[in-house]
Amino acid sequence: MNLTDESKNFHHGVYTVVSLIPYGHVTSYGHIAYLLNKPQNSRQVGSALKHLSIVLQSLRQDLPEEERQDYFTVDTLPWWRVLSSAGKISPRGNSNAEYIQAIRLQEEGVAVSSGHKVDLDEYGWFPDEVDF
DNA sequence: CATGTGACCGGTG
DNA sequence: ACACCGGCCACAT
Repeated sequence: MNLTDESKNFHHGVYTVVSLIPYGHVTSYGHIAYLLNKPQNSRQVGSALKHLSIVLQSLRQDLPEEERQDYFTVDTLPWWRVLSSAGKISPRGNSNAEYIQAIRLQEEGVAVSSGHKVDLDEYGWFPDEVDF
């Protein structure tokens, strides 16, 4: 995990935006990229979530010791509220994470169809901008 | 060092 | 509705 400063910045931005998605709502990889002023980098948003656990550890190490406790963890960051632009849970080969994601969403009142799809008109969160 | 792959997306045909 | 493409970049091989 050798990330440039710019890349660390981007990853941190992704996690910050994810932390802002309200309970019971969802957004898309592409919209997160848009909010970070990098609309072409939706794929990197997916990558940032795929490697969530390891990158969070890396970023945590860069923090002053007294701030480490307050940083995001894989348990507190609502990664399950991020879907594709079509409102579907992205398939992960191997992993059962996509089923966990469906369960987490349903637990907070988000209806997930048998096709692992969510109605974005009902549950979507797509602000034009956010403040950090 | 080079190439392929992928939690993606919007545009084009 | 579907398939392909280019843009982007971390990782694996």
